[in-house]
Parts: sequence; structure tokens; C-alpha cells
Amino acid sequence: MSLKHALLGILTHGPMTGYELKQFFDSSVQHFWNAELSQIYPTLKNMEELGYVDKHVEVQENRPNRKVYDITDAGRDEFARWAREPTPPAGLRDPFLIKIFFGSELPVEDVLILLRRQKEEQQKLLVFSETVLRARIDHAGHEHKALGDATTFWRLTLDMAMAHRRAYIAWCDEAICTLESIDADRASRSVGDDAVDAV
Amino acid sequence: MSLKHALLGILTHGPMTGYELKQFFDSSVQHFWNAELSQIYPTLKNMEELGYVDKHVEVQENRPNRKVYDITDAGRDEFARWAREPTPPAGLRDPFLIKIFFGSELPVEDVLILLRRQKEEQQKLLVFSETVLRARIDHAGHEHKALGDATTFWRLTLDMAMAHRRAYIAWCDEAICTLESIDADRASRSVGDDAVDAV
DNA sequence: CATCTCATGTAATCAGTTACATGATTTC
DNA sequence: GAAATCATGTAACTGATTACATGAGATG
Repeated sequence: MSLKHALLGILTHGPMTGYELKQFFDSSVQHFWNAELSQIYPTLKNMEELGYVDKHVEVQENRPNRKVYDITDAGRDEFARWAREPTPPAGLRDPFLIKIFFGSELPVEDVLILLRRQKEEQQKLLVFSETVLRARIDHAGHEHKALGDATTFWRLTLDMAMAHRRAYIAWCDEAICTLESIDADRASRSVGDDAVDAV
Repeated sequence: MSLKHALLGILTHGPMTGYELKQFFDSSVQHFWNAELSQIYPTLKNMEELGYVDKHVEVQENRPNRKVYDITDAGRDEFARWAREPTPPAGLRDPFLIKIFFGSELPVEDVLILLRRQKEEQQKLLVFSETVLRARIDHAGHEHKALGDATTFWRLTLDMAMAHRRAYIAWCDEAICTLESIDADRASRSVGDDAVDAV
């Protein structure tokens, strides 16, 4: 489970509650990972049982007590062990490619619609990365000078996310081109009807 | 569940058993999807209940009977509906990027090791795609001329997989460069000791 | 004699999403 | 008055992996 290790990684920056961890997720690793509170809470409980974190409760009125988690030495060890461990490349697992794979079952025009829409969505994500996410990292770098050297790595992960989106967009363009020329071929052939029986 | 629709897609080429579907997976969409038999069998059962496939049993001796599945009109409709439906871009969900994100918690040299290994793995996958998978598609195109137009789409998905691997490798190179220069900075600074307190 | 292919599955577990439940405080 | 923020969780379900179970026949 990578979530456990991602949480340990965040907790090396300082103690946090589950709620705050979720906020950190949403504002920093959003472009390549995500976790819901309903997954974070039980995971923290499990990590406590494993001795990776300590919990101390801040009593509050009118709302649930804050449970602040702090990483232990065992947690630090486990994080370091995991981080150094080789990582098999992640698979693509992209449902969109399944659709394209079976593209011959659909009218070419429908596949083109899929590709054009996908390209747009990817472009939106790219723009978001290039503006909002990039700004967020720059901002964090200025705010907390202590993190100055961490932001180098944050920037690297953002670069990968952007490279992926750019590659996807370029591929969509190529695919659209390929299919448009096939479509044009068909159209011209049916205009020339069965007069020309081209190769 | 995309598996259901992937299976429907394959079954448009003709009736098959669960075992054969698994083989098709392993030899064709392997680079962006995967499924175990233990997931395929229950899924086929479910698809039969939904009326997307028909089953007919070929009795065999000395081994389990073959259960051959054939797509129904309802199955074809469902596949077409799903295929035309918009597809939100798949997330990256890459555990390797979590490690890089927390790179400041490790010695730079260790992060470099991670990156170099990841690059190698990605290169292996790229070479495999460029040779074995590409050849497999070419071969299928020559064998069954009827599939000739399907292979265009198979090639497109392979192009995306290769584009992804290439982008990953290029990013690894950049990241290695960035970190090596940081490392060099540190080394030269500690050689010059506290004599120079560079910016 | 070992391993691979054919051919089916079940059970347990892990990882992740969605829905449900509570409820005060602050902001628009 | 509605919605967002703070703060916790549980339960149900979906999707996917790993382990277990069976067993003949072919290939090396």
C-alpha cells in the first residue's frame, strides 16, 4: 500500500491530523495521487497499530477531538526502507485506450469525437498544471524557506505530470491525423464508387 | 468496470472461452491493460446474467468443459453505448513519483539510484514495445486480412504506450541531470568548506 | 521427472470509491 | 438561509491480486 508510505512521507514534515493530511494531498500530490478521508482514517489507525506513528488527542468542544499523528523512529525507518526499494514501472491502465483499441467497431467519425474530447480534457489538465500547480510550488518555496530544497523534488514530479499530458496531447493529434486521412480515403473512394478498385 | 467492456470488445471478433480471453489480453492489450483468470471468470458469469453474452458448453473428457461465450445484441448495444461515452482522463497514480516527491528525505545519491533504475526499467518496456509488440501487430495484420483495419487502432494504442515510455525516460534523464548538478554544487561547496558562502 | 498447456473455478485479502452519519462555526 | 470549513468516522460496494484447488496430456 503506497498510501501508508505517502502519509509517512508527509508526516516527516511535522505532526498532522487526518483532515490536514487530506488537505495536503489535495494541494500537493493531486496530480499523481489521491486519497479520500474514508481511506486515510483507517490507514492511520493501522499505522498506529504498526508503531509507525504516535497519536495524541487534542480535546475540543462542539466538534470531534483532533487526533494529531506524529511519525516515530520505526515509521522513519519503514519510510526509508520503502523509499530505497526498487519500484516496478506503473502500468498505463487507461480505459480510453481500450476504446481506441476497439475503434474499428465504431464509425471513424465517432472515434474522432472521442479523441478530440480526450485531447481537450488533457489540455485542461496541462494548463492547470502549468499555472495553478506550478504557482503553488513557487509559493510554498517562498513561504517556508526551510522547505526550499524539498520544492526541487515537488517540481520534478510536476514536470513528469506535464510531460505525460503533453505526450498524450501530441498522440491525440497524431491519431486524429491518421484517422482523418483514412476517412478522407474512404470518402474519395465512395465518390469514385466501384470504378476504381484501388489497393 | 472497464473489464466487462474490454471483454465485450474482444468477443465482437468471435466467440471465446475465458481461458482464450485471457490469452488475448496477454498478447494484445498487455501494454495498457491486464486481467487475471480469477477476475475474468466471475465477470463472464455476471455478463451472462446481464444478458450481454450467451454461453454454450462443449463437453470434454479428462478436463473441465469449455464454456464458450458469444456476444448478444444487448452486449453489442452496451459496448457501443460505453464506447461513445466520454472518458475522463486517467490519473497517473504512480508510486514512483511519491518517492521522488519526498526525495529531500533521502541522500541525493539514493534518489539518483532510484531514477537510474527506473529509467532502465522504462527502457526495457520501450524496447519490448518497439520490437515484440510491434511485430505481433504486423503479424496479426498479415495472418488475418479481415482484421486489417483493426490493426490501425492496435498500432495507435501501442504508439501511445511508446510515447509514454519515451516521455518517462526523457524525464528521468532531466531529473538525473538536475540532481547531479545539485550534488556537484554540494561537493564543491564542502571542498571549499565554509570559505565561500555562495548564494 | 519436471514443467507447460489446457480449463475450470473459489476464497481471502487488499485498495479504493461512494454513501451515510453527526454537528457546531463561519462565510457569502 | 445556504454553503463551506472543521473534524471525526462506519458500511457497503467495486475492482483487482494472490493463494488455493484439481487434474489430464504433451513437451522437454
